[in-house]
Amino acid sequence: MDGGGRRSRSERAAGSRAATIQDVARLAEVSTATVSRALATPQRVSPEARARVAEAIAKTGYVPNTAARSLRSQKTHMVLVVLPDLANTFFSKILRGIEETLFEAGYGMIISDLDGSPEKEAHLSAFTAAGRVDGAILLNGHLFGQNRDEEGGSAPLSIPLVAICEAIPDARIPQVEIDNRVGAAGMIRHLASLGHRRIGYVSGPRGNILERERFQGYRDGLAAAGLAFDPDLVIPGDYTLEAGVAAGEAVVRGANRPTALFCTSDVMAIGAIRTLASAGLRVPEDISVVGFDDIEFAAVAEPPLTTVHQPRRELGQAGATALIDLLQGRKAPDRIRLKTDLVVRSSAAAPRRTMLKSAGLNA
Amino acid sequence: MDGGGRRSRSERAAGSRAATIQDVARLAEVSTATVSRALATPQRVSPEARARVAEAIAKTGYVPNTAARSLRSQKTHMVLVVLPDLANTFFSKILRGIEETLFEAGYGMIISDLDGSPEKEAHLSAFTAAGRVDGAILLNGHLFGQNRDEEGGSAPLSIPLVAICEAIPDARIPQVEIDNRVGAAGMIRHLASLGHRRIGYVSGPRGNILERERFQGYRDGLAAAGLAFDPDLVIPGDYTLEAGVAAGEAVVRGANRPTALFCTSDVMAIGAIRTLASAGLRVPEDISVVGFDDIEFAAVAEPPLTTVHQPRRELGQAGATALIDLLQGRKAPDRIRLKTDLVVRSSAAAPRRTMLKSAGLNA
DNA sequence: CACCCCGATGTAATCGATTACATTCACTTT
DNA sequence: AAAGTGAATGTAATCGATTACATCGGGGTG
Repeated sequence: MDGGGRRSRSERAAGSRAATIQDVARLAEVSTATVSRALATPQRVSPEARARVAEAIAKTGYVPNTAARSLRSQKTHMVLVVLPDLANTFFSKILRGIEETLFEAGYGMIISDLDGSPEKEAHLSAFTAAGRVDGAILLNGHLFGQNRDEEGGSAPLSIPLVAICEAIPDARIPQVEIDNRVGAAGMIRHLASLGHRRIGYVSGPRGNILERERFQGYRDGLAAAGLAFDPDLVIPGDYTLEAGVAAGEAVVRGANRPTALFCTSDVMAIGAIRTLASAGLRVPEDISVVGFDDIEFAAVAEPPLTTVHQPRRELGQAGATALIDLLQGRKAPDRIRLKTDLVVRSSAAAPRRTMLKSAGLNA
Repeated sequence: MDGGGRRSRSERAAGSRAATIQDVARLAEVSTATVSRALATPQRVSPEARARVAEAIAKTGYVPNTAARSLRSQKTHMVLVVLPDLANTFFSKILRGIEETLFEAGYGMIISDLDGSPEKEAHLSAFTAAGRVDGAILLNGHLFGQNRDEEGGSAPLSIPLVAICEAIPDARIPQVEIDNRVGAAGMIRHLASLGHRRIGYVSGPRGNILERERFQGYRDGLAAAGLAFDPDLVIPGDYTLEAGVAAGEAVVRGANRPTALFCTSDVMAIGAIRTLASAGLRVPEDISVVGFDDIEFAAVAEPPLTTVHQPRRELGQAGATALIDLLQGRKAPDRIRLKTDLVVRSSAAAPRRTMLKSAGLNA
């Protein structure tokens, strides 16, 4: 429609269109090749020419045009980040880590919120095919454009990929995640060291990979503390507040109450605490409740939540670093597991004697 | 370094490099011009040619190369979003609204977290100058690259801009914000209608534009309810949890206690409630506390917070829509003010008789 | 019938950079 | 002195699309 001769930039700027490499070359009285080399490989240009080019660039305010550069070099210096929900703090912290790292390495970040729409996934495949990005970081737990593969046509995503957070089982790409199992085990050991012998477990959704790992960690922790696993202490959940509320009710109603409750998400812990509180059970005096994630609000909850911290920023940084390695032809590690941190606040304390006794009696 | 003949895409894909418009033209036995027209202006191409092109595109999996397209058309179909803190939920909700709207209109979103670094701002100016984006949305409350203007050189940012959230006073660009004043006034009227006569105000940082508007709204609301403004009821704050805690302490210590406390951020309200609770004051039975923002956690706090909801997603949508209008040559409104919503939960209730009486006695 | 118009299509210039290849020239080597 | 070397630079092809302009042919008008 409105082609090269009429660009929005020049319409707005004071009449002078943006300087091109030609302008610089003319002003410096060298060829465009020399200008280009002065920028890319200064050591291959004589000091005098370099100086003249530098001056001309300063005078014209020249900035290389990205479209032209990437058309020629087949590199966009852009990375696509695909995530399921941009509004979720969990992801936005990771994003921040990604953005930092990419920016430092000279890459820009394009974000797409998948929003559960398969239609959008299709668009994304086209996006990558159009050469808009050099690589992608996936936070959504699965690949996309996968289906085309079977039709024998083009590969699903032929650019370098890295997955963060939720492992993608069969994908042969670098994966960055936290060590859920060790994190959960550490929390159980902490509770055991406080003196708890009956530790309840509020689970995540059945089949979820995070849930599986955290549950393993729970059992590891019990074993390490010499405690027997008791299936009655497992309460099903799904990481939501409502599940936490329900878990709290289950604890209040149930006989043979645990002295500590390990909720596998902070949000469930907060829901559980609320229910317990309205049933007259004080946390941590009457029962300890701990979470997982260390969301923003964990520190501010009442009582401040003892939880397992996920290094989200570092997760993003590690993922971005791995991708950059890939993009620059280096080798990236297959799998990076970041350590979690136990954050001790005040929602867990030693069980009271009476609690121990009653637990002992009921056992 | 590694030029046109050797592209990362083709290295990874099964040997066949990505199809170009030439490939499609050859296969469809038409010229590249016809292919281009078949895509851009189908009505200008005969039905037979159109069909052949469509078939060839399907067969080759052709997707137009973005770099080539934007080099020629001087349009990137990319929008830059600049914000102060990506990890802040407040912004990420807005981002989501922006992303949705941009995506639907065929634009991609590049995000930059300014992170308070002026150095990064300089990079951003170069970014826009390099023609990487067609326009930008600013969430950071000020322009950037501004300084260069005075040196008589190139204009600061010569691309279409829109500001969201915090108004940028002197900038002559479309601004999208919420109506802080009306929102605050509505909350005061709500409290007054519950029967409160002594309504405390916990402020934002001095000089902040949001603070100024909310304070005006507070006074409007008092006036509308026929209540006199009492400077003693104003407690300085800065939107942080600590400020809320401090405000709670001030209320506990102070004589002539208000029956309701309007905190100009939810975070402050949560801090205040915590302090009040540990001093033995129940919310809302002994004192009502309300907030502003309707952050994620407001609904889940104990008690659930009565607050002023900011339509963050809509804010993003409106901003993106305005920018798209600008980019497509339409006119965008100078200033959009979105209405807030009063969200009544349970942290505010009618004052008890004794509270009223004591207030009356002390006055 | 001559002429014009218009729709469909093709040819080739163009966008702005990168880079393979060619050229120049000073300097070393035999 | 002739030939060879290598650093510095220039020329021009190239990336892949868009689009101004040229061309062609069929149908309508005077």
